[in-house]
Amino acid sequence: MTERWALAPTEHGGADIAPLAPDGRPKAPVTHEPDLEEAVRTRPEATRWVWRDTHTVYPRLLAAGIKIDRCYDIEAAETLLLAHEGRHGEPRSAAAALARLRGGPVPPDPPPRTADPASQSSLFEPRPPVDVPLTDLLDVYADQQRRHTTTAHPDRLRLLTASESAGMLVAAEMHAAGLPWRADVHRALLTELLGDRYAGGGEPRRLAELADEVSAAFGRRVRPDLPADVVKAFAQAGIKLTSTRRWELETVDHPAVKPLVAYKKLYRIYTAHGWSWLQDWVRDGRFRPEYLPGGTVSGRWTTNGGGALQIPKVVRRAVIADPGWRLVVADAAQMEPRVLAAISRDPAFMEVAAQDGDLYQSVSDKAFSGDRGQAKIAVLGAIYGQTSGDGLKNLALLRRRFPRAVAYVDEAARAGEEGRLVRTWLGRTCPPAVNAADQEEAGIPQDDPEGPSSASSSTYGYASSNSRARGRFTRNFVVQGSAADWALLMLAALRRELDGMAGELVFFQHDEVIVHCPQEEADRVADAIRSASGLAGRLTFGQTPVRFPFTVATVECYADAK
DNA sequence: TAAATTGGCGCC
DNA sequence: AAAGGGCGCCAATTTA
Repeated sequence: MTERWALAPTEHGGADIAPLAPDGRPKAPVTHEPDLEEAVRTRPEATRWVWRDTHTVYPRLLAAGIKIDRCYDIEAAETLLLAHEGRHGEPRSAAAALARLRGGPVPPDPPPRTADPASQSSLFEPRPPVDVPLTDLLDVYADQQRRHTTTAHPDRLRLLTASESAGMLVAAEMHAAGLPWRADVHRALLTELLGDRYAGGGEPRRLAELADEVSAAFGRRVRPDLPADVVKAFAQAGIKLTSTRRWELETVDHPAVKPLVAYKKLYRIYTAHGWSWLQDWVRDGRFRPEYLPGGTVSGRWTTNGGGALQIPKVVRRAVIADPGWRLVVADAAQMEPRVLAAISRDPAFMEVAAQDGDLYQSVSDKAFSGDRGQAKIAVLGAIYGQTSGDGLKNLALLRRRFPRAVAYVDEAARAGEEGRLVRTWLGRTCPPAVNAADQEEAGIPQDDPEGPSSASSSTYGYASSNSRARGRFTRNFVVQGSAADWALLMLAALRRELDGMAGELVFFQHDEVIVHCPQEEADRVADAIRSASGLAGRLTFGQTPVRFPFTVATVECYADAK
């Protein structure tokens, strides 16, 4: 028996609440409770809480030791519904939604909150002004339910908004749990890689040494972290570079290349995950990034501060389970091609994706006479919209054996080029094309038919190149976004599977989850992950033979997972 | 002087 | 092997 309740925080720590009838309307008058946490704690029968946004309520509940079963996040749903309606940039706050409903002036959204490492230690966000009374909030809620029903696939969109809400719960819970992080191990690692922090005249010893080696190779002082300086130095040595990107540097035969590449790698660690990062982001043995579900247009999550989704592989040495506990690290294998199989319903590609084994090997057996490397390039090229090289050449082979799969992404690309919207399987919708007038306003150069001034503009023109860029974006959007749909449902399912266990989700990164659990629980957790994967596949894509296998590793240290 | 942009690179 | 999709973050540089 699921019982829905609506809740809005009020001043001085209280809340207005009301039980909801099946039509989403209050079935009893709104009552005021003096203590929000108590109001929730004393109503275990409430299995779904409808509220304005998860972020301002749930961290408080978690701080009070209260977890809830499900919620409906009105502002998260509003964002998805607006995009689905082709109104991507419109204000998405509950106050704005109410104003649109009532025909009043629509308030702009508040600026996004910026990352604040210090907020890790505070128990919850400062209480926001109560801008939409509960009864008005419920009018918005009722309107959102109606807007779901007017779409081509109401059931899918309802699944999406429900799952986005579940994602909001997961995000808050992962922030509260934190990723186990050993500052002592991290510091030792930094010293091992970079040398003493201040030994090189204020910078780490190893960086100073490598900078000296670079300078010695050029015969003059060159600052390796200044691209312009490096390009100039190579030019003086008779080597023309268009950039100092690693892949370009590595094509060059010069004694400065090796120390330069080494410097860049270490410098990156130093600036992005060095001593300052540690100081800012790790407290009491935990790294607590702020996760933003649906932070990208495709539905992938972002994090706010701390660079949690770009933790370099070497730094993962510092992610170590508590004594007696383990990290269950699970990675969805070749998720995006499998998703393409599921959304395109290409019979041959589904057959390939119906097996748990190496998908690229199966593709190559079918279409590339066993050359796995070529098969992988072709598949990724189809998904990313590669325009040249081997990927393009092999696309023809791929198209012959998997015509519907390739046609699916080709159609998405065509839609994008023609300025149409594309949607993920569950209905997350891409932003509209920026029209020429807007681009001009934004300073983006337009096609100049009278005076082609470069190779690309003489062949295609800027406007046409913009449209092809949007085609690549929409081509990728339908796959990456539908993969995010699946991952979101998987996460929601896993959250429920873990209910009642000691283990908790502590990390999520596109196609990978980490659960921190007692050693003896690890096998149950691994089973829960596999079960969540299967359920997510069925719920998201319906009846298909496609499987979404996870590679699961139970480790003490994250770096040992791969 | 602060904000915006650029180049580069980490992750998927 | 080539330079295609999505991000966040840092330092340096340019712009307002």
